Amino acid sequence: MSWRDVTCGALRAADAGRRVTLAGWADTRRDHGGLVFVDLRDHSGITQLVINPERAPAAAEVAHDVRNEFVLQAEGEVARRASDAVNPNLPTGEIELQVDTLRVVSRSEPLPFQVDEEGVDETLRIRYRWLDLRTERMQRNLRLSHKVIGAIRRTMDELGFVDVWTPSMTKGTPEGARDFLVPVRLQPGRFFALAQSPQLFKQLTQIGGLDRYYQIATCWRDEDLRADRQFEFRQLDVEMSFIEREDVLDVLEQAVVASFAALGREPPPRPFRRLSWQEADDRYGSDKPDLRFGLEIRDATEVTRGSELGVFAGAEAVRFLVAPRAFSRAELARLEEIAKEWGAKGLAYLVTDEAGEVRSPIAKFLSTEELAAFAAEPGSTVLFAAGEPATVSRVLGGLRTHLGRELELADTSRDELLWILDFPLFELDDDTGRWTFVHHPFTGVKPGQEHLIEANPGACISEAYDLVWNGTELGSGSIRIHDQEVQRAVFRSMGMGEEEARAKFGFLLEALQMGAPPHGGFAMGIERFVMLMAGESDIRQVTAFPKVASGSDPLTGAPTPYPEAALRDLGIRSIAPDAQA
RNA sequence: GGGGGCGUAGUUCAGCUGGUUAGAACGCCGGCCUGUCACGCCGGAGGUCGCGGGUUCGAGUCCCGUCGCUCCCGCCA
Repeated sequence: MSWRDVTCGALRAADAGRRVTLAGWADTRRDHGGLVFVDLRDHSGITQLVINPERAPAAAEVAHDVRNEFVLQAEGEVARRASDAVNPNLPTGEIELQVDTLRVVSRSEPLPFQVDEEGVDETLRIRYRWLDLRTERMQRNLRLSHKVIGAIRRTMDELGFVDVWTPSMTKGTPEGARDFLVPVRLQPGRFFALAQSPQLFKQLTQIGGLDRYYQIATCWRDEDLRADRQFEFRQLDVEMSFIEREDVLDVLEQAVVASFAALGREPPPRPFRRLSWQEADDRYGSDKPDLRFGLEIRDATEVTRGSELGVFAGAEAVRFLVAPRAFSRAELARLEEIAKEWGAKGLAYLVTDEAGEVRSPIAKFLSTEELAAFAAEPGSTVLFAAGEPATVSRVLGGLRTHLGRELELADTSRDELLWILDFPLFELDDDTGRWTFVHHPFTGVKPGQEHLIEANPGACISEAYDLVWNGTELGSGSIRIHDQEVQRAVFRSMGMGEEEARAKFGFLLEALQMGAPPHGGFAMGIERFVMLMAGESDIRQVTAFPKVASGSDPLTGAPTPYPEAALRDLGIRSIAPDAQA
């Protein structure tokens, strides 16, 4: 037997006269004592069932007992509604089903929340996710996710990429994110780590001659969760051989554009905009600027060199933003707080009100040349940061992002896809004082700079690139090192000895010695991309069964303690949390 | 690890400077109702005010602790 002939949202006026069977959930029941209306719902929409005791007395009996979220099967005739009974708010509003037989397929207890209810606590929604999945929002988001992934897979296939599976259980890496450990019975006391990324395996596929690799790869990282971060996530993982950076960027642009097209959205124009890391840092104070608004950082280091204002005169860098608004004292105090969060000691400002009147504690120290350079127009505020360039940049970048949001400067009708190119290869680690990689230690250096890797790490420009969408990082990639001598130099430059390098990455170094083609690739976070595509600001809204911020799953109750005996088999002893400190 | 916010019927919330028996809406239960579509009308049940301690004649309200959730920083090669 067949449970249904059509879905609940599919019927239209043209179907009038058809005999059909529908099945779905009871969305609402309107019981008039005699006549009963039931809105029958599935993912496609709603059809109104009319149960008339004169037409179908047995069905009417059943209908009186129906409650919210019962699963029903109804058989009857599709009928046009009388003109005064048409519901214009419903796609199926011109018809209804005159029910002949009605069957309760499955009953439901009263629910912890109503399926159509808004504002329900998210943990509760996740606890009862099977109910939440029935909502229009979750149906839309998960189906959208499926479409995006489908478009990506089709694109990769058309471009000749091969989907290769790489292991989830692999070797732990003390660098980078914390690993999830997997004990193994056959090797007591030893652990696999869940892959943080297929990085090294995908490079090995290239050395193995699979010159166009891709995978929608699940990755695991034991770090604190955020609105846009879960323990496990998927990435579009790409690696290619005998290619240039341009080839990788082209592939990713095609995958992104295809995703837009699959959703019927206007795709962003290609090629995407590009900025060097240095330029992004100078102009926007960020390596993921939102280009839907201007508010660029400007430099005043030269103009203020001889300033009477000590903090300006002595500063390595003096830069400023001109916000299109004359801020109040209270607003400025709030902005100063934000600036301090980003590392500023204070916030100098110059308010020019609508009348052109200047309000500023520093104005009296500034020369006319200085004041002219800041070009403050009526109804604006100049915000200054002075000090060490990296800090100045970070502070103004933070303020720019904040003001963009606060003053709603972004043109939300546009999508700004942006490549950030030419990242530095190394940066100084504040804790250890050592050079550490900006991207990852397998990232190539600009051709011709190999000799700088050890001689002057800070000067090395890498072959890494990031993709940014409206101020959010979608993913990053690089041309990799394919020369084992260069790879060794990078390890040394990070303070990793020969022996340590061999212990951790010996297999990679070996592979690089046996004919490694030039190669490079990219990884783009799928959930983050889908989240933005869906217009959600929380990754859980596009994840079927997410974990909550504390790192647990309210639905299953995981993680749970495990029986001592089973742990013993694995060579593990657990320590009570309060004994750990 | 650090900082901010929240926690009161099943759900979403209100509850003032501490003061009778802690309320509303939706949901739930019972009754009535043949054109509703957020159906309507009548009636009802439902509370460890997260938990523990303290201050007070008296605590949902104030204080301390704790748990849970959440956002941010750190972290996320």
